[in-house]
Amino acid sequence: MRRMTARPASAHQARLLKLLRDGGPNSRAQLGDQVDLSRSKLAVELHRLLDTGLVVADGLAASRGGRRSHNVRLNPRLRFLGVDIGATSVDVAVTNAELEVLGHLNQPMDVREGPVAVFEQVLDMAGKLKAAGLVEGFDGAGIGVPGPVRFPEGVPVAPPIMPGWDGFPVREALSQELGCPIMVDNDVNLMAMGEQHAGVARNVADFLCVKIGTGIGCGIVVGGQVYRGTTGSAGDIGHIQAVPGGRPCACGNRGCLEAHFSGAALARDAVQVAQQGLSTDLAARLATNGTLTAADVAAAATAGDTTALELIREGGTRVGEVIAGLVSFFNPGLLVIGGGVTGLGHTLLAAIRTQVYRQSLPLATGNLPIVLGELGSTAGVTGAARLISDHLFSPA
Amino acid sequence: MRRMTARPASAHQARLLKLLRDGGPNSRAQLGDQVDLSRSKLAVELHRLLDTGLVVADGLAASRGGRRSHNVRLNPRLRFLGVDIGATSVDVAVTNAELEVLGHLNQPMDVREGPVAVFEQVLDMAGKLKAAGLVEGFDGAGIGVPGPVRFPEGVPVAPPIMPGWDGFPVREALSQELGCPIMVDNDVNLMAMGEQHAGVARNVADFLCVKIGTGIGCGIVVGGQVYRGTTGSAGDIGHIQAVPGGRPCACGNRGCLEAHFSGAALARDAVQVAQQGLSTDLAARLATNGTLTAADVAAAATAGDTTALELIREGGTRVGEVIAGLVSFFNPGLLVIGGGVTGLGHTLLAAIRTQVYRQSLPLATGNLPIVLGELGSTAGVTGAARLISDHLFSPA
DNA sequence: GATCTTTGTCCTGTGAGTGGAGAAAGTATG
DNA sequence: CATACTTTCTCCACTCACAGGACAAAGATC
Repeated sequence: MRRMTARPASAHQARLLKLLRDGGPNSRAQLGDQVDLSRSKLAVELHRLLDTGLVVADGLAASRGGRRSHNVRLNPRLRFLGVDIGATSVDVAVTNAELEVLGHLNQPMDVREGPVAVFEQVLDMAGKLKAAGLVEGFDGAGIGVPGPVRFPEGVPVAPPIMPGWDGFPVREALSQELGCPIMVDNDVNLMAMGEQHAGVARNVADFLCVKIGTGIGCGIVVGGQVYRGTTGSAGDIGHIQAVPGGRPCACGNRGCLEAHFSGAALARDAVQVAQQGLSTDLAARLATNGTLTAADVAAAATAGDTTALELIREGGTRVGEVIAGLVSFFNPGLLVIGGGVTGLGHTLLAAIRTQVYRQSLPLATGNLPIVLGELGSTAGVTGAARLISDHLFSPA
Repeated sequence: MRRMTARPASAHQARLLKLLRDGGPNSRAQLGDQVDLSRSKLAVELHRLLDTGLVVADGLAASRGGRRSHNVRLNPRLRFLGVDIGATSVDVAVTNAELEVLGHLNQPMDVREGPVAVFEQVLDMAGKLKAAGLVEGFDGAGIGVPGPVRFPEGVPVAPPIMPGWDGFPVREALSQELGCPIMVDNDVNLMAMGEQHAGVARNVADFLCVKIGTGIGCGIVVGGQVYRGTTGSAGDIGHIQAVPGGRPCACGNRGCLEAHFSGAALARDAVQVAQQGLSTDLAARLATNGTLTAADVAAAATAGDTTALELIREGGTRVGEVIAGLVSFFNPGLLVIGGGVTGLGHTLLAAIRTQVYRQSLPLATGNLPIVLGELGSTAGVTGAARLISDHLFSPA
């Protein structure tokens, strides 16, 4: 199948495409209400969009007391590929133009194997989705990587946890390979975009999205747009000092947030308390598996193990202290907690909430919801699809 | 004199006004180079601006090898009032439309006396500037207050250090009183705008401007625009925890940055070391004046007093620790240090630099200049004038 | 069947904006 | 000093985006 390569020719067309993406099928009249154009102009622009094939007719809507309207929608054959590369696993998903996930695969993997090995696996997973008949070809792809990215060139820069990726031209290489346009961003930013599009952060202008996985990062959204900073490292909060003179960190400093709480740190702590005999539950799990992960701690906590609960509470307090500072500084309208450790759930959330509400200014916290992400592992891939659709649905 | 009340009628006109404000007198040809309009359209818009009186002809420019061009400039009779209300003093200045300070007054004052008393003094100072013949009337005024402001309504909200101001309709009251349009903002934001317009932050898209005076605040500029947060309290970093379990703070918590370093905290520390006999220099100053201020510490440090230097270094380290976290989070392109304590100068700056470069990520600090503000006490009033000019030079 | 509503199309008028011709006002050159 | 070349600025004709009204189509209500 030949893929659509059309791009909107005007800001009006871009606006309409985004309305159809975010609002689904729509009648001309409904679009007219949202877009402040005369019906004639709207008709012209829609005709042009229909000509490009990006938009198709979608039958008649129910009558609202008069003539029935002709619905339009984004071409249902459009397909985006969303790829979320984490430190220890990859998520690959296919979405339609409305960014609904049609198929989703997840596989363990180690980023440190380097870009070539990882992308081989990504292409393999994309192939499986094709074989499942969900898609014949991709009209665009969004890629998230766990480290800073020079945007919009799509090149990782000095990523601490993925040394072999520094300077690798992800965008260029992969758009060759996949034969479609590509955009690359930090995985945390994509999670924020995912929650913004389809999750808890819909219609919030300014918010923070803290992702706690193997590491810790924070997506920053200002005025509905992801803020990436001067060199693309904005939101890199894992190495903020959480405990003065605290634990040594891989970065060379002491007391970094990531050294005190993250998926990796939590697993280390769990092994330690298990070996010290402080938790029979964790000790049993350690004996069975030979190792422990954050998920084990979550399971132990759910089973009521007080030591596991205490580990989570302790870590949440550390994270909460740092976030409290960021809340005072940034004054967000919403704070989203997500990432691999959301399994730790409400124990973690409660610890963070306590700390933020205690330490931040009342004016900043007075009306600040602090919530868990709603999309789980689909946040990243949805955000990736949104990234590329934002790009493709902008004037060329 | 009747004041100009005209506003630009189109985005093009607004653009031209801002170019003339930031670039001074300009020929049509030069404007054309910056504005991407045909010469004919440019001529039309300029004619309209000349008709409003906002712009006037300004003689002929030197020849560049052909016909000499007719310069235009903003009406030299336009006057803005810039007011910067601090915790312990007020700055009032008059500027022309190009935001050059034509006259500047500073007087000690205590904000806690409340808005009525303070504005009486402000109006009195404005009257003196009028009497000096610098101005007949004001075309607009910008007001900075030392606390969070609900923007753009211009109403202080829950300001910790100025209790009597909560909810006082500054914008409404003062625009009545002065008979011209008014905009109100946080003093820290205005300092950032001042340094952006005429100081070290020219042409920097994303930067932070830390103001250390009686309290501590931080102006945040994203994409050239001041970011104010969801409730207007963004940048309020004075109560971020700097020392876990540290000194008690007026806000009820312990270890707040402001409790450990600010003009007020530094003065307290200075009195203490003087009484303990740790510094003969400070002890002498205390005996003479009966009290000590941050300025005394600065003087003692300049005179080589090691205890004073140590106080500054110690405080700068505390501030630097907090700022290091913000730099990791925000990844600015520039960090400006300003406010009353800039008298502490390079000792303070060195301490902050050391801490930030040590603790923040190399990617965020690699190309990050950390500098003192360039404008001193004119930053606030210049920013205030810029605030109102941004407002007046936007389409009505 | 008559009337009212809603939707969509066609058409014309208006105003924004471009680009070229040419006048005005300079400089450089033989 | 005349000529050629440059730069600036204005005027004018033409194009294009867009609004808004007239009108047709299609349905609801009574």
